[in-house]
Amino acid sequence: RRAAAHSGRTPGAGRQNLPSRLGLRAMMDPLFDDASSSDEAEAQAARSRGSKRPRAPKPAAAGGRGDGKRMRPTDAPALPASGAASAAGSAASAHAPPPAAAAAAASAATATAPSSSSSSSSSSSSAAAAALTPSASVGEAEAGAGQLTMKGSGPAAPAGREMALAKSQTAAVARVMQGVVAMRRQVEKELSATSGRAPTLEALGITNVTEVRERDPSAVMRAIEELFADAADSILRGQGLHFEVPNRTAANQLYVPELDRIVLKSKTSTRSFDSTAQVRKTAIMTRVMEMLHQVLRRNIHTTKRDLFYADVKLFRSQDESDAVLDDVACVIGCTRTSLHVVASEKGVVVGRVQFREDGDLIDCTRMGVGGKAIPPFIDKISDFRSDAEFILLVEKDAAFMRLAEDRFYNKYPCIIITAKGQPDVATRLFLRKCRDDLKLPVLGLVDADPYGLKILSVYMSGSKTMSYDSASLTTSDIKWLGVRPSDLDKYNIPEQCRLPMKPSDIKYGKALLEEDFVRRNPKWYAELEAMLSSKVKAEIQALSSYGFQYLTETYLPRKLKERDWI
DNA sequence: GCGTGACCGAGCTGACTGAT
DNA sequence: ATCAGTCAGCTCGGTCACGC
Repeated sequence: RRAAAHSGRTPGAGRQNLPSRLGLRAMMDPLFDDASSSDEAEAQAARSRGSKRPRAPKPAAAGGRGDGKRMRPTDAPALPASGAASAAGSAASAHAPPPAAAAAAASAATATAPSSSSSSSSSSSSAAAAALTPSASVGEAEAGAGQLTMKGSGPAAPAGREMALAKSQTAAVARVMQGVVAMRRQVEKELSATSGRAPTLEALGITNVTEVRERDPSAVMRAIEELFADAADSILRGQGLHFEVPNRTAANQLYVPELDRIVLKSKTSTRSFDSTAQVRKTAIMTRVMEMLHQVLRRNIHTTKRDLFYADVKLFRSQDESDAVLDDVACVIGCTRTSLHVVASEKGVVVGRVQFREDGDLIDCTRMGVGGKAIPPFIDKISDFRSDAEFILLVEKDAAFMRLAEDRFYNKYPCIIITAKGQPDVATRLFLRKCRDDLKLPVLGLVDADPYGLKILSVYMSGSKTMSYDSASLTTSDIKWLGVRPSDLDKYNIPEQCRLPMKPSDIKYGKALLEEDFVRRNPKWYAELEAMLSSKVKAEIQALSSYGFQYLTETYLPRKLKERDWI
């Protein structure tokens, strides 16, 4: 392991050496145990002491692999897939069959040397053959391989045959992943190229906008104190209590095509205590700021719900305190997280990623079928590590559970994220951080209805309500993998699974057609137009008409193999 | 008359609880 | 076991009263 570490490999080169990374490493260090954890902790401590990490070829630096987030044999704990590989014969986990690790390895090997894939595919396996036959679905090949793996894990299977079958399966998976790997490299290249040089509003000559940034608690407290001092001055001058609040209505939003996100313009309005229409809102704003000051002074965090319950009589409904909270963030010029107020956990992540949450190491391959709840304190998350090739963004929990239970990420190295519907702030921040740190492409799996597209737009371009923080909440260039209206015919979705669009759906879809983020992508526009003309929608679950595992065993592999994303 | 803000309703997702 | 209601996280649009 040390020899590999000192070989002077660039961080990116770790991928080319995946077989050894996921195979040999696994045999030597099958589980992510305390030993490897303490190894890592030691290395971390060394880094924090300022000493050069002994095993790393070079310290994490700008460019290349960013912070060295790619798992390498020398510094990354083995993923369960590889762990299962090492445990062949004993555990022989059905969830993480041995070939999974090699599959990932093969995907990299194939990408590195495409010619090698053709040679490896020559092995005579029904699974491989199925994968090679255009008429056979990838899922069939995978299913076949899966069965063979199960057989192979038994004592009767000859070792040679088992190896051949495993090899053929890895080749099949590698072929599926070929396009994704290419895209991942492209994304990595682009993100590295634009790192630190991304176009800014200033560079574009757009100055009349309201943008917020992370601020430390003392700065936020000072800002609140200044606001109160100004308010007191105003009262003493006889001008009454009032606040200048940025106008967050639709009329004050601006879509910036160069950045592909919505920003808040600089228009403000006066919220005055001597107006009958605004007196409550002004009182609520004052009270909320007082509470925020308390929270910040004690250096604790609170939830939106907690804040509401602190003065139910005044707020009446949580909507009122929630809205004011965003106003206060706007006025102060900080993110909502900087106010130390968070929403309850909503999003979930599972798959091939590890990170530290407030010092604790989280391994998302070991979170069962439910996944790891995305914590609201995104600022406490650090040290992303992954060997995934892409991030799969899923609209619904049902589809997420299917993917998690089938351990989709073991066969096709990926990170699966869902916000269970409309995304909350934490999930959006997590996705952005994950994408930026790991430099991975993001593929969206949403319903074939206008709301699915709208949810994608919130991830990509931001929402109007939170446009003041779109700089940190949006993730550009998400690809729409499915379910798309054109898929309904392509995959022969049965009639009973196609739902007629309601008048409200059609109205919503027509409004979406006018949205900038749809108009700038002709393929998305065409799909939405087709949906509106057919007046038919479908949910991800429609794919279950062919079986509950159709999604993971056929649909997604085929989509990936055919590079069918737009 | 126009713009703005408050309020309501509708949509997406899910979890949980109590009644049937 | 199922269903309805409530709650929680989001989104947006329409209507109406009010102020300029």
